[in-house]
Amino acid sequence: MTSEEKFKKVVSHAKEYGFVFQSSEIYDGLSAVYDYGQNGTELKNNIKDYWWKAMVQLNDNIVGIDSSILMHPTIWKASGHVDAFNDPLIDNKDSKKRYRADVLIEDFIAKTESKVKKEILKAKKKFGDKFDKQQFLETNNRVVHYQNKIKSIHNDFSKALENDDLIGMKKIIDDLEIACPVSGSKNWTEIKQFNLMFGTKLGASSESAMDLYLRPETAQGIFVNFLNVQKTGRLKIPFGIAQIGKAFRNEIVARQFIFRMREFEQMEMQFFIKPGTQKEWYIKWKEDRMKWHLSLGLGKENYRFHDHEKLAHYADAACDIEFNFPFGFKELEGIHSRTDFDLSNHEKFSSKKLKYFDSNDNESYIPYVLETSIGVDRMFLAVFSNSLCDEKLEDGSSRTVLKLPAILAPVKATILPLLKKDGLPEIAKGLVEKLKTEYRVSYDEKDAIGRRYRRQDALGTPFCITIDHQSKEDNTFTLRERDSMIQERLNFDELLKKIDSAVSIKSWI
RNA sequence: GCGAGAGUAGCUCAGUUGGUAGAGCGUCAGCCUUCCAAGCUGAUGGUCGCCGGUUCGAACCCGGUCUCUCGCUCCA
Repeated sequence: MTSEEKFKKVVSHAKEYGFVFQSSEIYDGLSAVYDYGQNGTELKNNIKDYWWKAMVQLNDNIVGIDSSILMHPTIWKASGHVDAFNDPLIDNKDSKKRYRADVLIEDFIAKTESKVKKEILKAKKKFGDKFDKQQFLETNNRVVHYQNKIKSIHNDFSKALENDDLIGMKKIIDDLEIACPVSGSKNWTEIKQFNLMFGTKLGASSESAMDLYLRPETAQGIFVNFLNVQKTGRLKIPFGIAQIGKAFRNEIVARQFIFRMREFEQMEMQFFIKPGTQKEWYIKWKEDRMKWHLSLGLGKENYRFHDHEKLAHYADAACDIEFNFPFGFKELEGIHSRTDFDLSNHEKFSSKKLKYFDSNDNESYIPYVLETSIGVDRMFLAVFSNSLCDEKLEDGSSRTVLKLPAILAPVKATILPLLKKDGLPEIAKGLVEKLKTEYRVSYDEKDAIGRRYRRQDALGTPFCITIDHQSKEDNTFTLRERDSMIQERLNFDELLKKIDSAVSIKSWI
């Protein structure tokens, strides 16, 4: 099966078995927005729970919060998103390539500057000791021309940037005759402004309404609550704040099913540390997070680290944990050493002190931050696509089985009366009543037993418990395991023990 | 956003030169069945993505639009 076919299979299986539907489907859908169905929601909740337990419950210095999606607009100025999430884009009509208009202009400036440098080097060689740089810069015709050009571009460019003047920016590109680096064509479209943040309004009256953004990341909700949590929780550095929540990005191209959605969910943890210790914590969290991934047993070979060379505006070190999705290795989780960028900017913009008093060293400082940030939907896709397989059986038949880690499976066990008579359904339903307070279980009496097993395989249910005539006599049941298809006859206590050890957190982390 | 391809039942797809829409699987009801789908009977299910045009007549031809896939681009 090619990877494209495999991916198609993932998407259609997700729909067919109630995991993921396209949003607003009966209205032709909404681009890059998806809904989770009855089974998808269970799986997603289990993923979140697994993360939450690993981060918050098992770490005594990490606490969780739930901040709101709407936040004060200045937060996004402080965080850098207002500047960095606004891109003026331009397309070349001939090569069909898209560029950031500001980058095109900056590249042109850089090129011109390097021309000046070249001239200086040339002149240095020529004149040797007698070379007077200042004089050269003022008198050499070519250099003066370049410098004037740079100056005037800078002028126009910064004016255009300041006023968000897209027409002015286009004029610069036209005047300079900037060509597409690929095709050499100067046949450009108009510049369009792309804002990756969703805008909305606070306030019912249109005149007094305040412009807001839906948060493009959950992290800022943690930063602005940093002191609240630290003080009320009497937390001492190092400590972490974790959060699971929705974030929104108006992606230019949002594709690949739930991999890149406009509305998505993040699981983030900001770990507050003493400045200077970021290196060791960075290494520690890289290891820790990879351990968490590996604990689910999706296969070590499906993960890899990707270190960032080009760092985001806030980071002094960053890497991704990439996963082998059906369409190749792609980012699943990011681990960033964010320095004190966010907190010190919030201090600046809010004029509130965000310092921590360290009584060990008797000094106060703005903590450094180590971030782990994983996309819930990406994790869902990783688990789901990795678990889905078509299996050839010994007798020549095949089955579709979703080999989800048992701890994440939507339904842990399904109870099946072998026949729909002789009192077997009654016993089965009694078992459902006994189990359902502990685990998510289901019941099915329709169709032949083999077919019911296959149905549960496709849903990822790790256990099937079958009630037969012997159950009536000695109160034992058959437990059939999803992956091995092995059956064993157990009494109720043994059954409980078996299921419990398969789905309890102790067995996994 | 640009380029290319696609959209017919829950899923996979067929549908001839334009003449009132089909199959398999699934689902549901029942029968039969003592442990790994594809036995039997019956039933449900589609204004052929949507809107408009051409035509006596459109799933089919034309235009527009929405959605999906791939490539470009972007990715805090």
